[in-house]
Amino acid sequence: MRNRRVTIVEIAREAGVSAQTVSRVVNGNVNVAEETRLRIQEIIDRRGYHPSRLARSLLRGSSNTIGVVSFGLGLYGPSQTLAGIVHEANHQGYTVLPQMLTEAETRNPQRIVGQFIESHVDGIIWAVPEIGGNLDWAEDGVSEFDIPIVFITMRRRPGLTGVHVDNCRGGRMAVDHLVARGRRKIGLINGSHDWWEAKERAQGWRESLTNHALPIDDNLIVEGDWSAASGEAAMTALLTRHPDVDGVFVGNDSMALGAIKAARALGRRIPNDVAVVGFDNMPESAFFHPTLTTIHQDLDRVGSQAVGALHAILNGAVEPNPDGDEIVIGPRLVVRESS
Amino acid sequence: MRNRRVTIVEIAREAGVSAQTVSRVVNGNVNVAEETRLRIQEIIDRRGYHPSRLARSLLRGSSNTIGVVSFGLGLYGPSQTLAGIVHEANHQGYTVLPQMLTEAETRNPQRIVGQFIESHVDGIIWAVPEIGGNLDWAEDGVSEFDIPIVFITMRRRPGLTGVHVDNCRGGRMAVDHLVARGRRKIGLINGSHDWWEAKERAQGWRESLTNHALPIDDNLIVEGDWSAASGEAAMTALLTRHPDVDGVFVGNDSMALGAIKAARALGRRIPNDVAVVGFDNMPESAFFHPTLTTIHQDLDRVGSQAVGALHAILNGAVEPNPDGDEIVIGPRLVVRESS
DNA sequence: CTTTCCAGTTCACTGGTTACA
DNA sequence: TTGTAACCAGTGAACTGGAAA
Repeated sequence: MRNRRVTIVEIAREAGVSAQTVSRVVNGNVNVAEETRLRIQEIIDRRGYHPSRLARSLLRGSSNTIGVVSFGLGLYGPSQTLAGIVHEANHQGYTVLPQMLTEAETRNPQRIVGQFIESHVDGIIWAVPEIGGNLDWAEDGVSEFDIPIVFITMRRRPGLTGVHVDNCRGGRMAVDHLVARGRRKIGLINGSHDWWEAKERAQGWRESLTNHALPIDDNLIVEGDWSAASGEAAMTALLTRHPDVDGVFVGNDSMALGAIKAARALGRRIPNDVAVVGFDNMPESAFFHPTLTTIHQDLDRVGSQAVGALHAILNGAVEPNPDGDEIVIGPRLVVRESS
Repeated sequence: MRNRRVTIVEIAREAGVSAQTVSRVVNGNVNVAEETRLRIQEIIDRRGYHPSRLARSLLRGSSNTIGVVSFGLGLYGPSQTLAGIVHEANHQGYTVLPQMLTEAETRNPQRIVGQFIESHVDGIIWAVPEIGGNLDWAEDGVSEFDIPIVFITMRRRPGLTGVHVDNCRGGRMAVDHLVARGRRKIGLINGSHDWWEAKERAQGWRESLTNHALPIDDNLIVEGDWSAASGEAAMTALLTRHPDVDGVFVGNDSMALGAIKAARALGRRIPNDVAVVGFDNMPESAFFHPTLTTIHQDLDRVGSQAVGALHAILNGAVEPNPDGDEIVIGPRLVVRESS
């Protein structure tokens, strides 16, 4: 059924020149007579010749390919980050090779990196958020892989390059805002506590309360799993245990949606009785009822910065920082009706 | 900085055998003495040898790689579909090579297919929804590419393989349900009319009204662009022009969210005054206020079926149907408060 | 007369696998 | 059971013969 692919030798034969000359035409090398170039180019176009990346990469030792490891593409954050990576990588002339993890725990990164090495990727973007100990292997074991890796959403580690949003600052901004709105008893509905992002947002909650000389009560923290359903359950639990809570910072917009539903079910008006601030600024959040105040994180930019950082490393443009290179994207408060 | 990769020859040299013997061990060929196999395997593990996919693919003529063209990854649908594809492809042992289009119009598919051919992909999944004439090139020009392509969300075309949700039936189900709820003047807030999916859903709206002997008034159709903002604007326009509308089928959940907001702003109670049915069943829709009745589409399955179809073609397991092969995924009505 | 440039060729090599010995 | 040689689709380096500087 399928024809064999057109090769450089066939083109060369038809043009009556050597393969090397065709190669020069393809690569825009100058040492080809104009007349010859035109003749060969015509044949290339007519025959639909496409040089083989495989052969070229094999010889050159670099493939212009980036491996990307993802997890949780059902969630808004990870899928947007992947989109940002693919977009920027294509833009920079890289081909992306995505791998999906079905569980966060990474028993043997060796296997995954090994697959990428088989595919001759030039570098890797590890877009699996730090959860529990799932990045402990990176602690000291990355140099063994002998291939540059950029991590997305990992706490700073010596010698490693990471890109992430400043979750702690985002948390502070959210709670600062609630305090500015006159709230004094501010709860936290957080994503799974295993997630580093969740911990950082909780830290922001703490710091803001401290800065405003408000008491910190860990009983005001309820844990969800980032889903709207868990947000609903968490808000129910929180308001049942602490009926006088007047403000809540929720770890993402989906949970905030569920939380608002629960608050309403318990007869609370938002924002009058309870003010709510989310995190993500997903496009829908501007249309929730009430519209959701939230912390915007630019995930497209996280993705493109990760590609940029990898690109810089691959081109040898940067001296790796022994402390670990860190690109931090600033969050932004978007005020709407829910506060 | 980076070492050269470990090659089969190095392993062979260290083991004192020929490269061929190492190759046999790697590929599980039987004709190797057990003792030799163990010795070589030990060296492979210790040195961290990974056979080169490039070299192997070059020789074998197939790469176990699938090219995927995507568009609109910012939307819920396309990003979930891509996730489904990557997941299933990895599962089946394929590597995915994603390409993102920044505009729906495909001026020269030749360029995109050409890039994939350079990368030696075995097949292509064209996951760009049919919009305007952006798939007209497929009409007769696919065989020229001499590579199997599976299309996601394209109307049936002779000789081509496609996977899509039955949008027309979904539309019928939505409107049937509204009628069953006693609604008689049912509007349609649709996605961009250019989109084939939108046309099909509109067709479902028409068929259902016809089946129930209700009048069809094209003035009850308002077009949006799938965003919540456009849904809000559309509902405002619809209720202003036709204050007696008592049910609305909305082309996706995001627009439905905006539409509900607009209806509320105009003093309508939902579902009492206006019942609303969406399309997608995104996870958040179960937590909208009110919770949203919607048509569920299993996009994971669309992705995995596309991979499966391509896999079947690549293995020569299927005779292509001259009428075009069509895999249709059935939608499902999910009833909630908004109706 | 030597040197440089030009247009193009030849050869070896990338990392494996298949066929055959 | 193992080795040898050819091959996949390209590219870098060295080289050729003649013209121009």
